Amino acid sequence: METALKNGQEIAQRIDHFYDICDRHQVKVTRAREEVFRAVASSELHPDVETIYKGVQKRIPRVSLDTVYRAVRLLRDLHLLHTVDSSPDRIRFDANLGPHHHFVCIQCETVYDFQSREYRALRTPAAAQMIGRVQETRIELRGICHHCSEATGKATKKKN
Amino acid sequence: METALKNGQEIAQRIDHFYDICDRHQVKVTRAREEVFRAVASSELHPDVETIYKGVQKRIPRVSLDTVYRAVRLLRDLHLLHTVDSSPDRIRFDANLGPHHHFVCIQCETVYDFQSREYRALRTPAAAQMIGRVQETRIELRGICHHCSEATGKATKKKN
DNA sequence: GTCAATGCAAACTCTTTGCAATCTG
DNA sequence: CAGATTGCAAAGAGTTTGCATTGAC
Repeated sequence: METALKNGQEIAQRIDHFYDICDRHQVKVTRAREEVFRAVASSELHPDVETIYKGVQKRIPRVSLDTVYRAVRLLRDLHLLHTVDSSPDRIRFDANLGPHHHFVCIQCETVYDFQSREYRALRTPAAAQMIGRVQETRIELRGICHHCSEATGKATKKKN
Repeated sequence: METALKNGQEIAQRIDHFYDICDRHQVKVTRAREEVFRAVASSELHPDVETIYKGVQKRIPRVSLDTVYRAVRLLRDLHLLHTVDSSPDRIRFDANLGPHHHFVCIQCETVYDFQSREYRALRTPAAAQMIGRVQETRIELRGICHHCSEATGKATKKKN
């Protein structure tokens, strides 16, 4: 939980999947797209476009911000990335496609993933079934992460 | 469930609370602020700023969009309104301060409120407690509302 | 009457788009 | 090589801010 990076094996799997889906949809695999995907897939912290851009820049100095925007939109349309709607000001991305939930720190705005069998087992309430057909259940917990409560007072404001 | 308007008694209660909080915080009650609050409090459909603006305009023709922006921000800071983070493009508001959950129609983008004892009774999973101290649990169901599935194909795209 | 709220316009941020040069398959 | 992708710059949407005028208490 201390590292912000996923382990290599999981990343490799995700990149394989990326190649696979691009092939299947006849979408060209370019350096920029691969690096954008890698940037999101190797972070646990749900980066926003600006953060992805900075990460990709280290490996492709000449990339432009537009390319990052175009890439994330494409990857989202290919269902290779999800968007996280917890901060209205900027869009954040998630390469974790399996079932999971989010803990959002309302102080540093970091979004943490976690899993819960209990949450996964939840059935749709009757009141909701009266409104429509449910396709997805999103659960988001909001609070203060241990990082922030330990570093009380200090200006902790991560952006990834 | 067919009407988009709350009943008068509930609205009156909410407006009373609005006066109360404004008094307590020494915030001036102006016509514009009251009408902005009333517009949100009397809608069940979580309006965005543009929609609130149009509603307020019917009662105060000379109101400006900025005033609406300023009012909703103030009302949010006073905890008289909540923001709904389900559409990254525009901010939507909610005057329902009690515990409830959201059903978001992914087609018409309407946000419906519903209640669930089962959801309310959920305990915080251990995996989440390891991340931080939870203050709020948000549950959002996504799917297609009956309105949209009945009117299949038709271009249904409400904005409130 | 005083001080804050409003309307207007302009600024700002995030995101998207048009077009010529470049690169992928 | 053909056609899609990229970088650049400029346009767009949503939201915020500065300032003189208006309005609430």
